[in-house]
Amino acid sequence: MASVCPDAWIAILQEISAAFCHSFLFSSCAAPCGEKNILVSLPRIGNAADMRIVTWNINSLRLRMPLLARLCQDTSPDLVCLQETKVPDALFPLADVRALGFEHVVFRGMKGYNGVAILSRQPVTVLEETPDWCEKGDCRHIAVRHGTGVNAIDVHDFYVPAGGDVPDPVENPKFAHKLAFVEEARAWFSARDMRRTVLVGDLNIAPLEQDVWSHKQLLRIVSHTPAETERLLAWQQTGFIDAMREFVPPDEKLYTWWSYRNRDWSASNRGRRLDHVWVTPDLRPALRGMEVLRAARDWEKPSDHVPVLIDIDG
DNA sequence: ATGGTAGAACGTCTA
Repeated sequence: MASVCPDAWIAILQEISAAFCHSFLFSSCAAPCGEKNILVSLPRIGNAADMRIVTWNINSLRLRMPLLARLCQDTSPDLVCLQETKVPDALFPLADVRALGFEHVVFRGMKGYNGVAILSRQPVTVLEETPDWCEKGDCRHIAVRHGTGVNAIDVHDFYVPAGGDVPDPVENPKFAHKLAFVEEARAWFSARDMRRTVLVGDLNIAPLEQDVWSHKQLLRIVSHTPAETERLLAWQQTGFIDAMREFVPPDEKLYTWWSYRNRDWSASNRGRRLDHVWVTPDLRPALRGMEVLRAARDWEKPSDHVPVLIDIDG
């Protein structure tokens, strides 16, 4: 068993035992750090956004089908990118998904773990040239082209490996896999000439200091180590901008995930921004709005991730 | 050295 430094364990314990230290919590992070709740119905943000994309690590599509229905009713997305569907292709609930208004559905799943899917109202074509990342046969990436001609938008949906608990690639093969995956993705995207491209998903890395509840205490926690954040930013810099941070400045807290192992996720608010929306710079002027659907963390039987929504003008 | 919760699937892995 590998050893983890005491600071790291303290951070983990604080993340999960909020009930015992309320006074500290409220002094360190009294309000929900500026994050807004989305309550019921969400109008299109700004003017005439032509494309609304929602990305969500749903943590079992079949279990949370009712929550997906609610999400789609509340936000009317054009495109939904899911991760951790945890359903083999043969068991994919295609009819249920189509009943939500998504006639065009692509998915890549396997038994038990992983799995990605893209749901669309309009026709999409699968971008078939995507690699078998780390040659593992995992179902962690699917990409489509939405629309045609000059208005087409390519959308990549990623589920990056979580990486286990020990932030050492020698002792922990899962961490080594995570680093290799991100490096491979960086290399692949750096060789592409990208236009009108959106990349979303659970990237399982919180790259900025304000993407975690305590930068200092999470520096040695998997998801926020320099080895990960440096590689993630190198991947991003192959041709993307961080679209969520176009709307929320980098010095403000922004989270999309709160551990299940926490008595009161909202009061302690020990979150991390593990889910991301990146766009190529040609789409920057088309960005109309972004929301982290924080209220979804309190839905019945919630995922530990909440959906992130982005509005892009034609 | 450790524990907490959740999901797929029914023992144990993964997050």
